[in-house]
Amino acid sequence: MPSAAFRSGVPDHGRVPKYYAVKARILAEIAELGVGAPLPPERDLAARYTVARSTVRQAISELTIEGRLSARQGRGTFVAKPKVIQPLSLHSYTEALRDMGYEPSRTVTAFDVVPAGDEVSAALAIGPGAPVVHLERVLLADGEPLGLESTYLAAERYPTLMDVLDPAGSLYRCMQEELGVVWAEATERIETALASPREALLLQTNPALPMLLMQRVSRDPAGVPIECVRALYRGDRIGFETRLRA
Amino acid sequence: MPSAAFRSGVPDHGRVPKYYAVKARILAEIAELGVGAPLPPERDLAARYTVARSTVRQAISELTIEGRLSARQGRGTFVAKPKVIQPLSLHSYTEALRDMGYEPSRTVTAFDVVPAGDEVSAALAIGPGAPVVHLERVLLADGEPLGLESTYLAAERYPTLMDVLDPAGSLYRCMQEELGVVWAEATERIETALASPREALLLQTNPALPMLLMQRVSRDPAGVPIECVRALYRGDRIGFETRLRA
DNA sequence: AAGTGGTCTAGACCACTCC
DNA sequence: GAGTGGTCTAGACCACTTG
Repeated sequence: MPSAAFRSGVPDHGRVPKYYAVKARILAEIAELGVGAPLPPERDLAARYTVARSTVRQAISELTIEGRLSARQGRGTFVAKPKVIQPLSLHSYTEALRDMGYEPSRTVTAFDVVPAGDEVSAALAIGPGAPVVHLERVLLADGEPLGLESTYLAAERYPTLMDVLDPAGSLYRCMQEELGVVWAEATERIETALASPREALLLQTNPALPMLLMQRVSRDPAGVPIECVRALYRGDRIGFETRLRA
Repeated sequence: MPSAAFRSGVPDHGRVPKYYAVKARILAEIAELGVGAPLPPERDLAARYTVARSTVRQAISELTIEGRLSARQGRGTFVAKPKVIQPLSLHSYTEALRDMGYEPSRTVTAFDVVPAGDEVSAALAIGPGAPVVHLERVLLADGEPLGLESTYLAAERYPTLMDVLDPAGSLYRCMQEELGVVWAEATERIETALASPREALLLQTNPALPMLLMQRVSRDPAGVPIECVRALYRGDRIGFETRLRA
């Protein structure tokens, strides 16, 4: 990127931190390794580049956030597969992943009825503390965790839900076919976030790794909230795509 | 979050790193301080909690990524303003920010004609190396940088663009009113990313802070690409919202 | 048991801001 | 010059995986 005709008065005094040079050298090593190949251990890289191990770790940390590397405690650090790109649309998780050649699956980590907290009760337009069905699932692609999805539904609005829902199956299909609920629209919000230690554990990742936090409220044709969802996706493994019309 | 009926075989053995406890204590301090108030210096916090300074730094780093704190070298660390939420729609930056009570502005950091790189030429459906107009601007809210937007347009498709465009004004209005270009649809992709040192400098932030990278290709009614945009937004300061219809 | 990444320490120097 | 956050070092111990 040379280029300059207009320039704001930005100094840009070539100072780059040392870990940035290390990052460039590791990036060059990655280019010569195939996907899944192990990177040399951090201690070796530190010795080879004659820097401290924590300097190597900072470089590796950034490459991990960028989705180029993937570290596993006790095993090593490996060249990562390219990021998955998921379309933003009403209920697309399994089809979208299958289209990209991944095998999608889900693991249920919670399925119960709990009192609604403030945010959930506001989103679902029910009283605070009213009972809500809570379904939490880990979303996987080829067995690797990509996201953690927590869905909340008003229990009194769907009194038979706990009986008819198979928590491992499709929530949408069950709601539509068993309960006749029609999805009309959703408001979805995306931002960066960090995982809690529990969430990081479920996602088999590290709490320092940035996540994409998606919060969604879905409504039926009358505008009544059907569900609110809090989903945390691994920022190093997935991105989202949407099509906008004028 | 107690709750458990279904449980995957996740250990969840209460181990939390020490920096996580420090983070909770700093969060409690933040709650008692107002927006814009200074946090005690890192060295003081380390002494008060009897931990190493780098442990405090890791906690502060996560709170910064989460948008709760904002550090400025040489000055201190401050309680941050809440995140801005920007609607995902075709051309909304100024109106959306004004609706939220912010004063939007832009700074031009580059405006020139350059040969298209591989990605840009593919996105614009032109030959590699063909000339493209490149407009790079910093987007600000109340004088604070929120994003860095790089727009590329095929120079041969809009031969008078460099003459009629005021780089500080609205690109959309100029294209529509001066050149009669009609926006029909756009494909937008969002993922996490890191800034380069130059980008971090322009955004007055730190290269380790996760960003939201948005890449957009806009098309006219005939499907011809009008522009491709690479925009980097500060993950600690902005999120995006979209409305989906069935 | 050996080797890996994850956390933590104690201390140093640098770059920047303010007085 | 004093005080701040940003980078870097050298070393330690822990948790986890594999042989």
